[in-house]
Amino acid sequence: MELDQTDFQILSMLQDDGKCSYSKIARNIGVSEGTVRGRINKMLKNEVFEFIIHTNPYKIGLHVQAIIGLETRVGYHDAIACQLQPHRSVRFIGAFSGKHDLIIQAFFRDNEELVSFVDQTLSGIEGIISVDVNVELKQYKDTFSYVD
Amino acid sequence: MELDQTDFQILSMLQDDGKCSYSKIARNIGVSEGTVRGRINKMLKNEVFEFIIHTNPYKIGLHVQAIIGLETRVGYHDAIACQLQPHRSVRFIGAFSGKHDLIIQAFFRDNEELVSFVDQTLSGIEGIISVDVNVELKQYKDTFSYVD
DNA sequence: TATGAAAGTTGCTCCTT
DNA sequence: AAGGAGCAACTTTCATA
Repeated sequence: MELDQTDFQILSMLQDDGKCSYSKIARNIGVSEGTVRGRINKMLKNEVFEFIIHTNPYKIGLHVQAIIGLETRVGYHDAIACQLQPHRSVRFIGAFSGKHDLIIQAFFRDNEELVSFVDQTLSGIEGIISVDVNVELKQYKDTFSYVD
Repeated sequence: MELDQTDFQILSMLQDDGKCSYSKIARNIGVSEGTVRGRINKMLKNEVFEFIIHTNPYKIGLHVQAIIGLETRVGYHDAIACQLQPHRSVRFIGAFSGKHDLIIQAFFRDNEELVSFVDQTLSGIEGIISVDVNVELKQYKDTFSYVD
């Protein structure tokens, strides 16, 4: 799908305020409300973006955040990723080129839950050679606005 | 701020559909529309969550995604993080305990932009001892729904 | 692009605890 | 007080032409 200037202007306003109304966007960028609605629906259909909420993990009791790098046996990527996928704690899973074959990001209630994840869940999965656990101490930036 | 069952039910519905109306939520969980509105506004004020959009980076031309681990000289965390913060490409910056002192996640238009980021931007920052670049090959999971 | 009906939002008051 | 329900004015949405 080709996005033009108008589409990017719409995305830009929505990423500042996901609740911004069609009419407010329309007024700001000088097109009709129907145009904004049409563009948004087209982009939603093409999965250019989606309306979501971002919950602050700390405020709902998830105090421990970790990024875990995994070294895996050749050909075990997919199987491991699929086993990790359903876990509530796991927010992100990606296959990478570099030192780690798989990198995951996960949230836990406390350190105990993290330890149990590493010692029980991860150690029970076949094909994992090494586990590199990094626990977040401080967050400097966490943005979802990457449209210019 | 203390969240009760009603708050979690509201969050749960919103994380499935960020555009869900107050009245639809109200009907579904059996309280009045005003109650839903009040709870949402209170949570927004307390920064429990925010309404945003999640743009698919690929669809807007950001084809290269990387997670970069940095080893830094003692005491240089903050200064480095602050220098990286304003960069458009950088989505996430965190200080960690573990093999890497800082971990960042960034999006680029192409490999050239990534290389230029590492060779120009990162190498120009004082206090960075080593750079561990991991380029994403495949994404298995990327969710924002971590309310039960 | 424009119109109008249907739906949603908002601020208010009133009630219950 | 605090939180939930109910009401009326206003705004937004969305199908139709």
